[in-house]
Amino acid sequence: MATIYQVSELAGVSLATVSRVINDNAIVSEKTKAKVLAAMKTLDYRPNSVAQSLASNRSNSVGILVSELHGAFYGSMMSDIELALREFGKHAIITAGHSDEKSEKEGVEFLISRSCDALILHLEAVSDQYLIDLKKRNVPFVTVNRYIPEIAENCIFLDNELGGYIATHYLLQQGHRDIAYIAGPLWKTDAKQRFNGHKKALKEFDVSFNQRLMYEGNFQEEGGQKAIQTLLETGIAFSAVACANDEMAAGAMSALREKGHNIPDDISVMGFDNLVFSRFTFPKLSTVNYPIALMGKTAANWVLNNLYTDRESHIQHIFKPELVVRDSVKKFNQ
Amino acid sequence: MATIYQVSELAGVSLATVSRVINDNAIVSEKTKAKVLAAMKTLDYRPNSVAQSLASNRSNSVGILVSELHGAFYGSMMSDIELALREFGKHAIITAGHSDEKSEKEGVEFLISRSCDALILHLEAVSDQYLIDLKKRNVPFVTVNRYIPEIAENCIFLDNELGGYIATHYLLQQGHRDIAYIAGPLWKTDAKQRFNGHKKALKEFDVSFNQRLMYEGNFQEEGGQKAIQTLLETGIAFSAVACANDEMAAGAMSALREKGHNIPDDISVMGFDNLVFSRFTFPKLSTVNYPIALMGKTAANWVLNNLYTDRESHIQHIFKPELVVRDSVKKFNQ
DNA sequence: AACATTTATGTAAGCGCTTACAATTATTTT
DNA sequence: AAAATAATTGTAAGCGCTTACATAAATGTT
Repeated sequence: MATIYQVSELAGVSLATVSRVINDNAIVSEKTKAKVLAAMKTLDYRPNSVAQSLASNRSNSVGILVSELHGAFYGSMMSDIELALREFGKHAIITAGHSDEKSEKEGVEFLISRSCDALILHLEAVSDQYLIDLKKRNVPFVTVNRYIPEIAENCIFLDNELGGYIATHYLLQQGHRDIAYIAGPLWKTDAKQRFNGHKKALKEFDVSFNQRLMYEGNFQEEGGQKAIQTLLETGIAFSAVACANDEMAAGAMSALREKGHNIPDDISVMGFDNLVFSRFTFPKLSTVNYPIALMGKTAANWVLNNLYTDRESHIQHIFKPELVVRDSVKKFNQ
Repeated sequence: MATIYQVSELAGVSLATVSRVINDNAIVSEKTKAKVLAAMKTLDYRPNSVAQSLASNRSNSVGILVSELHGAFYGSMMSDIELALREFGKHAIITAGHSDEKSEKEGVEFLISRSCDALILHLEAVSDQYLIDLKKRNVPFVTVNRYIPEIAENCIFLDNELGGYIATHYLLQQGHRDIAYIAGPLWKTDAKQRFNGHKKALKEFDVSFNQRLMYEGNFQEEGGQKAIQTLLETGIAFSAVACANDEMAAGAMSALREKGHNIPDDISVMGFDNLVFSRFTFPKLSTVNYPIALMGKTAANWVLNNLYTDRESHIQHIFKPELVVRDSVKKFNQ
């Protein structure tokens, strides 16, 4: 690889001048600029961005940490963030936290040590305090899907409890009273909040919550499957099942059909997240919309505005879930 | 952030010694090692990996380029690569190429300029020549899902034509003769090859290929939907439809049901890729397995072995697709 | 024409680290 | 115990770039 030095030599100018034309941040006469550009071209010169980062203490890249690299939810989030960054000529450095405290911390440290200009973090296992401390370390960052009052400015999140409430409320409204619930891992804040929303809705309709109609899943298809198996074994009848996310809803639908239940005629199913595939399940999944793509974009814009431009931006921090009615829930005639 | 200099000062040793304990690559007495470690701890020192990369010309990170950051296929691939790398303490830097020549080149250049030690590339729009030239540039890389004879050593790929053949062959075997085909964008090599496999199978069974029963989709759910719409409009009857990937199969199934067709009794559907969700569609999708996770892992191991360890490794370059029989194809009684 | 401005370019000191090579100290050998 | 050898540690030169500061060239002013 050619270096800036070779370019300067070929062009017959100094290092500094070459640097100036690379960054286009100082006046260089048209004539020398042309010479430099030509030299860069003949040498097929590409600035070494590691050296640029070290010297300038900026990397023009932002670090992204998600729990998993697979999964429609994270995919959506990453994709929209990357798109927004790319539009500004910035790059994404992505890593996975695997919902594990050690991994998550490692990931964050890795991104910091890479001189990312800012971080967009989807953290689950790490403590609030860690993030509060992170702020003190002067690393610009924004968290997605997490609200920490002490650093509210850095949080972009969904009202998960409201979402859980909306889902079950809809079921209740349709006349369902015996409602099973497939939760996410309850140590995860969002899973917990969605579950709380569920219970809140039940309470509002004076339906008592039955612990045995609740299963703690893993947010994956296969968890939904297992949940149904367990739930059916209890022998307790239910006319609807609310799932803490769409993946588990897909697994649940599959398992229900396997057991000979018709959806939604025998049993209704409600999802959460409104992932792309939920429009293509059978029956089409009624769910709660999580505007993750929009939130990812918002996160990216926050970063872009705070870091690379001067204009102060007021961004939306809290997002509202919305009911998405499709075909997986039946109007129940009592 | 503390620097290595401050650590050396606090520990009362030289920079070099601190560097040695960081990298653990030279003999340092237990005593001084302890002093240094203590100093690092009290200063909460983290090596600046940008500086490390610049000085050592290695970054302990490998660059990954996929077409999109969303999508189950890429998710699977990224996820397994990341896992394999992490086990070795290496990191992934991921970027998207968006199936666009300019973007893909930019992405590759970005990764190179980041001093990635090696690249794992899923490239679609770029020419073979570009990759051949890339090899000359001495950047260790491996391409996934692409075979270029001139650089066969660097290719890890699936026999896509065989896959296309297997899918349609299975349909034919089940007695289907009127088979529609939903292709991927035919400028993409894999889409083209799968399509060729389809035609090959037809030929083998002396079934003439009907251009009007073919639709060129976009590899997405929505493309499958549109395909069915178009295909049905032709008025030409078909008892089965082979799709070039699972996403389009999901869209196709959804659209077929919408039009009142029963799957598989009226019309059978065949997918390709065997993505996770294909086990949870209704009916469960019969498809062709693409061992993308395994291939991702293989790619990661190739990189790891070639770069960071000494042992020569013989890795598998070509992978075979396999038939996955589930419930979306009917045995057709002629 | 002498001086003040403005514009364009060069000089050189880092950024935080790695790594030959040199220097020092400890351990063996005879 | 001196010499030889091995084990530690230090010195200093980069890695490829940015950027304050200094200098030189071009233009304008009176």
